Amino acid sequence: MTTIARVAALAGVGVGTVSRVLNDSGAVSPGTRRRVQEAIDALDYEPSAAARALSTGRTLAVGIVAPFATRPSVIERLRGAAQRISAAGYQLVLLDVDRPEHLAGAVRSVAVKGRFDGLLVISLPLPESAVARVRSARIPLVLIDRHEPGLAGVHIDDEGGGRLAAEHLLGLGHERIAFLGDDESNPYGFDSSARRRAGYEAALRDAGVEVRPELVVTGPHGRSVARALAAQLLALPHPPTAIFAASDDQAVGAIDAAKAVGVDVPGDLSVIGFDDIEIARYVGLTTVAQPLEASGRRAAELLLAEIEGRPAAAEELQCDLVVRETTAVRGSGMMRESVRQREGESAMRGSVYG
Amino acid sequence: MTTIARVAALAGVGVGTVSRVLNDSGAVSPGTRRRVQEAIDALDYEPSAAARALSTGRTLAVGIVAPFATRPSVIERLRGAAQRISAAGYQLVLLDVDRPEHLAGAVRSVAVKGRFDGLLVISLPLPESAVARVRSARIPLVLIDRHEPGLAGVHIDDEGGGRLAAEHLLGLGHERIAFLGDDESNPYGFDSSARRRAGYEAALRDAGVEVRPELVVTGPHGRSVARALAAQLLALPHPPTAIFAASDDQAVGAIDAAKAVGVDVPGDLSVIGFDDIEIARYVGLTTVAQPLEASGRRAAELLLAEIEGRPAAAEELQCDLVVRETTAVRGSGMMRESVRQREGESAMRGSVYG
DNA sequence: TTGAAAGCGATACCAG
DNA sequence: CTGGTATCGCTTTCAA
Repeated sequence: MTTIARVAALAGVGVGTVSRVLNDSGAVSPGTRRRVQEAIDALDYEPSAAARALSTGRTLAVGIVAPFATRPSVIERLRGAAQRISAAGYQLVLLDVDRPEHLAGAVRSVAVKGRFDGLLVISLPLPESAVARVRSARIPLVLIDRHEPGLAGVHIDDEGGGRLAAEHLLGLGHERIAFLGDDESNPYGFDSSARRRAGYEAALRDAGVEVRPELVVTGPHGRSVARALAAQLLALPHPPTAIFAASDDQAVGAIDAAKAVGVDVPGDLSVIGFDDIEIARYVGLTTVAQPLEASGRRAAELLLAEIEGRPAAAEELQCDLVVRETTAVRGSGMMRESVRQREGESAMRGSVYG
Repeated sequence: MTTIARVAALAGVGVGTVSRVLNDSGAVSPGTRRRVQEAIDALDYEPSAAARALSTGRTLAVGIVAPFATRPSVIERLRGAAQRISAAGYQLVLLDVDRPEHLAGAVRSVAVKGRFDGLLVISLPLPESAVARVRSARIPLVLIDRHEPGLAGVHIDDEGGGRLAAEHLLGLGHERIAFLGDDESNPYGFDSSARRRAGYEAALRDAGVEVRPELVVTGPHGRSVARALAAQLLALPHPPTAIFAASDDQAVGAIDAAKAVGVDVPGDLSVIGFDDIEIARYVGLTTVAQPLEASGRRAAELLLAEIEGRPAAAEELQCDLVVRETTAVRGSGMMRESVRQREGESAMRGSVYG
């Protein structure tokens, strides 16, 4: 192990001087600087990050906590954050979290010198105690996809987005509009699905369209569950002509289900998703797009600002309707007949799934 | 900041004792242990990772260097690695690297106490100097998707995989089989595309099928480039009846191109990819599957072993042909005419939702 | 079983 | 400008 002392010895100077050339602090005469630099190169010396962190109190690392396995959108956010964080010379430490409870531990580790200089939190709700702690201890922490009064972060108006989706469908003449989303029981405490649903219900009500309970189906997040849920909807005696899925993942599952029973999308069934993840662009899914990479980037900027002592606030990012090929005017399909014919079959499938 | 000294003071013991209960080392009388634990809880104490690292020489962190932005497969590998690494109580530090040159810096930081305990490297080639250093200094480092004699890692037989793909196509009766892959000029030094191509050429030759230069197209990696390349193939006076794309990303681009000109997949054109990324499963792409998440998991295990002093070796992981819906017997397409008529619909159902 | 003290490898202050 | 030294918070002997 080559240490600063060894470098100093080789260069024939004190450790302080080596430290000065390392950090470009203080003033060092050109000659000395050169000798030190040569010693550094000769020894292929690299300062110990741990020692540095202990001494300065800064780690040059930020943690990002997120439930990576849950949904693709998390990855896109991560990508944006990683880019900005690296560019600023910080390291990004991945903190994969299974349950919100684990989050508390992560928050504690920022509070402590020697772990991270700041924390990014994706989608997860902060326990109340952590919120208080962050606020009072002025811990650099930025929320992504979440709004907590008094804490810095970036989020979108999920309810407004849900409204956008429903209004698009209403505008196409649909009235039997189903909602397919998460149930309340997810272990992470995600609640964007519920807020999007609130927007959907509000839009329907505003348009004078009744919200039918049998057209609102929820379950654990995931494509296969969504497929089953959609199959159930399609097996209804009076199936919906449009489905608003609370995420693109679920929308894709709904499309799978439609395909399985020979229902044409968008001819006989319009499907709209939410998020605009990469696969949405690929399959031509109509969706409510929210900035994903950008949310990570912006959050990283806010965090960097906080670390440097400039307090940041909560920001709302814009989401937009992106119309692609899975929504259409109601009744534009040409396969009505064949669909009817297959109704028996589709009912069977529905019950198998359900 | 609450330190071990404060805890010790509150508990009325020496810091050594606190350290002992913290690490379950040495022997501490039950009563003392309880008092110390109470002090820890009361002060909400968390030991400083930096101080610990400096003192023990272990950071409990491993770095993972990868070109995250380049391709989706990297993310899947990362996921696998992250899981195992976290489970072992280590932290995963993301090192986004733009060019292989940057890699050298990362390697240096492992050599040094106080940065990482080990390093995972995805797909990138290690500079020769780094290889030597790793070997001689016995730095815990594991390669993913790369084979370097004498270094630990997991990789697949890309050439064998290419052969698998070509043989599948040959078996379906195709003879005009195109290859669509990366050109040699990528800044990362990736070369799996070239090896897959070698397998393709070998298979064709073994089958007595001529490798036609005009059917081999390459360009920078990416879906849109692939789309253009495929369009070029399809515009040939004598177009191919099958395309082997060196990655799923590129295969998807090829399918896009086919759809754009009304060529039915797999009726008129078979397309096979490589990797089996998530989107492949979704679009029903026939492909040569390689273990992605598993490669990350396995690599993490090897790294952990190396960190604990048990040297690991290079391992070859198996890849398999996964036949889905984008390859078919040559000439199985419906009559050109009807394909044209149903262009919009069949494109959606055939490739988008197929 | 426990306390005291010597590092670990940097930074930063204080003299000179 | 530069060298020496206290300091950061913890682990780990070494005695007691």
